[in-house]
Amino acid sequence: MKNTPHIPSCEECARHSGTIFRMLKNDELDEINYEKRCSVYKKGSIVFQEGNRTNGFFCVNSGILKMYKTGIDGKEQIIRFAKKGDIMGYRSILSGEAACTTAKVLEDAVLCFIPSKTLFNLVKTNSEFSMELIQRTAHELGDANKYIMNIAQKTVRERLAEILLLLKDTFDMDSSGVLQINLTREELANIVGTATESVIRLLSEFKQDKLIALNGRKIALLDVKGLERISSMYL
Amino acid sequence: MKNTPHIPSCEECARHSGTIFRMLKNDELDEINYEKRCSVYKKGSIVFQEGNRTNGFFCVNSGILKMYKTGIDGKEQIIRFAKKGDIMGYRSILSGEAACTTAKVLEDAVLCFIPSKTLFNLVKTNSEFSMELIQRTAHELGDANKYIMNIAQKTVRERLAEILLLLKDTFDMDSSGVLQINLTREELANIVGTATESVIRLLSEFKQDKLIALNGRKIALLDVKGLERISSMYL
DNA sequence: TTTCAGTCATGACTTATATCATTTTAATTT
DNA sequence: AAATTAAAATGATATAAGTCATGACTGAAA
Repeated sequence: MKNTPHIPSCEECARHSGTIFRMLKNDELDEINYEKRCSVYKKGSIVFQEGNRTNGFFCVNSGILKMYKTGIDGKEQIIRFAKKGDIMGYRSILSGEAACTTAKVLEDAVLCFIPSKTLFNLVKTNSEFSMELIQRTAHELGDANKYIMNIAQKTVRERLAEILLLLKDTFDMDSSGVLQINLTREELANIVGTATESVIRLLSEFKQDKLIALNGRKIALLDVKGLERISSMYL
Repeated sequence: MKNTPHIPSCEECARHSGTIFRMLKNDELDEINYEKRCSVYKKGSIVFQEGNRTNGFFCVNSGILKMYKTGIDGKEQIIRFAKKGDIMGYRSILSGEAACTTAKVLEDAVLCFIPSKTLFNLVKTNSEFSMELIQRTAHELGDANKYIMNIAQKTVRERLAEILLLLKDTFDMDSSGVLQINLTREELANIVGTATESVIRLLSEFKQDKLIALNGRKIALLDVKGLERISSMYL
């Protein structure tokens, strides 16, 4: 399943302004390049599992992944996505806990695995890197707090509208407004925190109201302002 | 409103194994002691407000506070509590964002305010302190992820049972099982993410089933195992 | 291209929980 | 201690959203 392709160098990532590696010096980048292991993961494969301990974290070189928790009856609650440039699995090693989510590949991915001891060394020796990592964790915590309030207080309708906008912001749209991620209705429901049929019905309503267009799994956002109003977002 | 009492030294806090200050050297503790400002906050007062920027964080010397987000119609969603030894408000300065919650005093509190530049200096110069801060943030993120799944998937009944157990773990019980925190039914509802009446009804049911005893605002947990079963917790 | 498994769509019905209204009780203020 | 305010309790009703069932459609595999 996993075979080794072109091994991307961390300079390539470091050049992307959104990654945590831009704070690193050349010898630090060299160390990571030496220590890391890159693998291809096929769509559908599990990278790490909730409840397991890992001894490193993953950097997404390409592809898209979902991170979810599994409830009592096996139903998923998607917590977050990871795409090119993002890191995954760092929370559990930093807190010394088991993974609190499962990471599953939505689109074929190339991931670099970096051992935790490398991460701890970097935290110890490069305070700018530490600061970047803290910022990233703190930002994610802010997102999670907002998510808690949304699920507790907003209607499913409001939440679906907001999730569609979030997907636009995270993955972009093409020129005709089509979201650049391919999700089943069930997966959408697992983000919103509702039943699949409820999502299907609301998508149908949004389509009738000319807010979106549907074409198979493709969703085009036609009226972003309208979706913002429905979602009760303050911007 | 705020007047200055006995100013607690940070050594006193550092001696408590649960605080982030145990990683600090004596000169660092001296710097904090020099920079900090301690104040008494009366029950009901607001320490910081969602959406505002603060230029420091708070250390709880005594008292209990709730941190909550406010929804569209002004309804609160309580995200977390802070008690003696905890820190608050650090997430927003670390992420460079505005505060994502409001902090309100539940029981008269003494708080020390520490300027953010002091925090940033410590992160820069003491990697053990950095690591402790990352761990704390990462742990809180794990809690938040779990909370998201609970609200999305568990019934109100299950969630209330779990919240009661969480309050026991956070604030302890006295010898007769009475939770050592005093919350209105509305506040319980704002943790669970439901209507006040629903909480009242379920508390009444739990009382009838001999799981808890009620005496005014006091709640005694009589059958912890029973509550665990109802909450569908895996331990 | 055909087959088949998985997903989407829809209708009917059920249920968990919210809202509304009112009375009672507890906590706080004077 | 009395008065006032806030909170708790309860009943009735409404509603958002979940579940179940079934047929249609899509995408992947052969």
